[in-house]
Amino acid sequence: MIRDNLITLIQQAAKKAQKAGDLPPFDLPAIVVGPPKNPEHGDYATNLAMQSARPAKMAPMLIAEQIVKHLPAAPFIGQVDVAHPGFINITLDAGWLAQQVAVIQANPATFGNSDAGQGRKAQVEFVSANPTGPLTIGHAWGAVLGDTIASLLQATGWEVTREYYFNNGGRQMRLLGESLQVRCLELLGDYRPIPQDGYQGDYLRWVAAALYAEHGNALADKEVDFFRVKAVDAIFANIRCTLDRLGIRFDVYYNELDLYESGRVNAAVQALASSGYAYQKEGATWLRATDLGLKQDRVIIKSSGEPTYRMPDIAYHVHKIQRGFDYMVDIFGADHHATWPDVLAGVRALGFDTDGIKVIIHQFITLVRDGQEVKMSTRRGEFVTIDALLADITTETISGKDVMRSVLLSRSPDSSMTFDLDLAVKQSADNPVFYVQYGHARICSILRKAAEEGFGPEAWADGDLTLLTHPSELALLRRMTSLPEVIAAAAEQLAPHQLNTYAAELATHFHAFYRDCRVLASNPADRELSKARLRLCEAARITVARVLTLMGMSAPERM
RNA sequence: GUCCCAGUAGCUCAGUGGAUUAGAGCGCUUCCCUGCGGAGGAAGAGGCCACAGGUUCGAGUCCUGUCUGGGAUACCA
Repeated sequence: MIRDNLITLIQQAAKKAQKAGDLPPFDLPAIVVGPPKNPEHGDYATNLAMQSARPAKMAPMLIAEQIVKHLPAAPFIGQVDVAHPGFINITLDAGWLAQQVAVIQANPATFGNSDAGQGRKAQVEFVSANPTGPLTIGHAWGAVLGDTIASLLQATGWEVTREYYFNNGGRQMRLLGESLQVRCLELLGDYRPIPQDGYQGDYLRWVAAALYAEHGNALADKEVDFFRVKAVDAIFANIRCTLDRLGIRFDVYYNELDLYESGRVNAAVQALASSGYAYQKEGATWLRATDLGLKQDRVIIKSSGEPTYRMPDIAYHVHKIQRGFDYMVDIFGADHHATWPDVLAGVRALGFDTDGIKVIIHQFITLVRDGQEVKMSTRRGEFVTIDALLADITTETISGKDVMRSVLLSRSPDSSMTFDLDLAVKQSADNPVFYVQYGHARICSILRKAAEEGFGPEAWADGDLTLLTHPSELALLRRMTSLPEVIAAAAEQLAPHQLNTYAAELATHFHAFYRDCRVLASNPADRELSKARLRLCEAARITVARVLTLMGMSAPERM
């Protein structure tokens, strides 16, 4: 990547300057290279000279000049300037930029990828909703975040497993079974109340209706467990269907029950006990989390003898490590933020390194309808499902999936977001995603029109890229060539929303190019320029498609 | 009480310690179709970057405190 190359070159330059005696000896600070806010100042800038002023006891401007003097030549470096109070500004070489079109064309499916992962195994765990009801808008953010983070990791050289962790046993599931039983018996004319803390949502009526159609009166004799299994099956089928609509496919569905049946939970309990990190108090077993840097100890085995949720979670994460994942990303909602330090502490207590485990906490979505906040509860059956919202924002020309992903990828997970349902429906057609998709469709249209005029890809394949010198062409090229860095940064920071910002900027630069540079020339004398610009269009199309695909959105050829 | 996240344009939100000028979308005002898709483009109005200190040559960005909002503080998962 250009940025990394620059850092290396600048470092070399500074060291050479020191060796030559042009700079005094001192320890170089970490070199930061980034795009300046003002594009007139070049493509990359570093403040190294200012940072070095104190240790070098030298004026920043002079330091900068010495570094520049020793900066090795590189094909991508066009111009190097020193600016007050000591910035080193680097502008990419225009000829080199134009040649990048060929690089992009040669790698239509992989342009932008890099290899920080080097084939190591990564796992992203997300959604992980227990099958007690349909996926709601509350789950949507984690779903889109997790899926896009997984895509980013794949694009940066990780071998990625998308994993959904769930629990289909325990008290909640028993209540779910009982609630379904009540709904089934209703159909047989036997009316009973939904149990205390049971599930009141209408979706169980639909499951009941299907069961009745299949089993009829025989339902009266079935045990609760039968209903539990049927409810889980039906709800999971629904969840998978919803995920499919969002374009999400998991590689592994991991059942918490397996942790018990395989003895992993027990093994972890035993190991904690013998490690001295567990102790007995008030009839329960506690994790000595205070010895692991946390504020308070936590119960891991209740006085009833049952483990708390922490125990299987600890065993699960241990198993993740044992399965050979080098990098594990957990996506949680803000309501879980207090639990994962305990779990990681437990994993560390068992002697495992948790450095490879990263946790992304996303804030909550506040739903607003008719100006009122909508409070959701799966148990009470009060929620807005992803399916319902998708249906509302989907029209003939508009994919609800793209709108939803765009909305959820336009914000940092650290920000809580307000989602106005009425506005979402009304404004779905104004969503910025269409701006990007429109750009893609527009490029396709140009390429199509060129082909119709007998000017297909084979006719412009040898277009002379050195003809691409217009400022709008170069501005577009700059944005295109930064895709690898954008992907690398978004992956490294686990911040997929950066892709969304980039996509809009890229589209803006294409639209500007379209405005300023006529691609299809009516004048035969401009035929060579047309060929070069068609190659640029194709490369731009590839770049736009790459970023849309990474975000899980479609790149339509027509709209 | 303690802990986590946030507070930036009318609304929803970006913003990587740097450059006399803080951005986008929506909404609002005014323009631009004799040429490749106007789902586009150009211009404009609209900002004590919550507040107060601090660090720094330099702070929307880092630190401390205050205020406001959301979340968490279980032998629920």
